[in-house]
Amino acid sequence: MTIDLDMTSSIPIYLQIKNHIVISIGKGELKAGEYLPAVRQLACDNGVNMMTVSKAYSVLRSEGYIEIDRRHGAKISGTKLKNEEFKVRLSCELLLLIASSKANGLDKNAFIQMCENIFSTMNPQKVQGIV
Amino acid sequence: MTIDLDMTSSIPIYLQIKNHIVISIGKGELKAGEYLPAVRQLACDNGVNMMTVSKAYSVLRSEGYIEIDRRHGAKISGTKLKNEEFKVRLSCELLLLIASSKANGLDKNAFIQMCENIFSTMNPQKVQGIV
DNA sequence: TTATTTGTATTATGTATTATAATACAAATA
DNA sequence: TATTTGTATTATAATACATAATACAAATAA
Repeated sequence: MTIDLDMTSSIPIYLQIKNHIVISIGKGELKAGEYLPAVRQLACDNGVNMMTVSKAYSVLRSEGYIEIDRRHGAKISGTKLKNEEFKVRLSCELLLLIASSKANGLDKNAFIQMCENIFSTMNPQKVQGIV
Repeated sequence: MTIDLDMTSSIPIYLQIKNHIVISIGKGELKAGEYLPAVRQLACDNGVNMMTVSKAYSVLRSEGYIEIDRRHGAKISGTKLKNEEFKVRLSCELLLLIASSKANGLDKNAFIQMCENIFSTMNPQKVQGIV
């Protein structure tokens, strides 16, 4: 698995790795029960230190996206929590995004349209034709 | 102006200040043409260093939220750019939020509902009764 | 013309975060 | 027993953040 890491970004590398994995889960490219590459492998593939990858896995585990399977490695979680803590954090982040959108002249319809466009790229029914 | 700064947050203080101001603009609490407090004043009011506040103002200016008026200080921008750069960044942030929402079991309708709820708290028609 | 107010620059210090490096540990399978 | 996996530990280095102090420069007010 290679991740398009931006070494000049203000986002730390371990968070870029975490975000990439979360986006892959959201898109369905990584499914419940699937294993992630070993931290040594992902580190080697992407030219970063294994401790950096390990830190990404640690955050993913603490937030419930992955489970650590001793000997086999990190596995995508099946259980979806809908936990209240996540919704609180989501709410805060959405508040800031929506406020900055309004300040930048985007109205509600434009914002909602952007969201719907993104959801549609994550539609699990990607096969052409019959669902 | 006092800002509820969280000194233990992983979000740097200067970004918390910036975010607070962006949210106030989005909510209509700060309007185009209005002046922000002087950096010395805001620093003093909030128990932080003026260079920290200055850094927040610098980011706000570079992103187009405020203009620096020599002698009078920082003023909320009137011109809304709808700039393409902002939409690109918004898109990236929404992608991550939507992906993590899906991974956490929130469906599109729940997500859109959260957005609409937040927009409704920013409805400029806040006066009771007739709009 | 001087005083004042404003944001910004500069230099410096200290702390925290991030990333790396190397080595080793412990669990669990092959 | 060997191997694979994530994690722990110690250490180093670079960067980011926040503060502190002083001063500058622009632009108004007096």
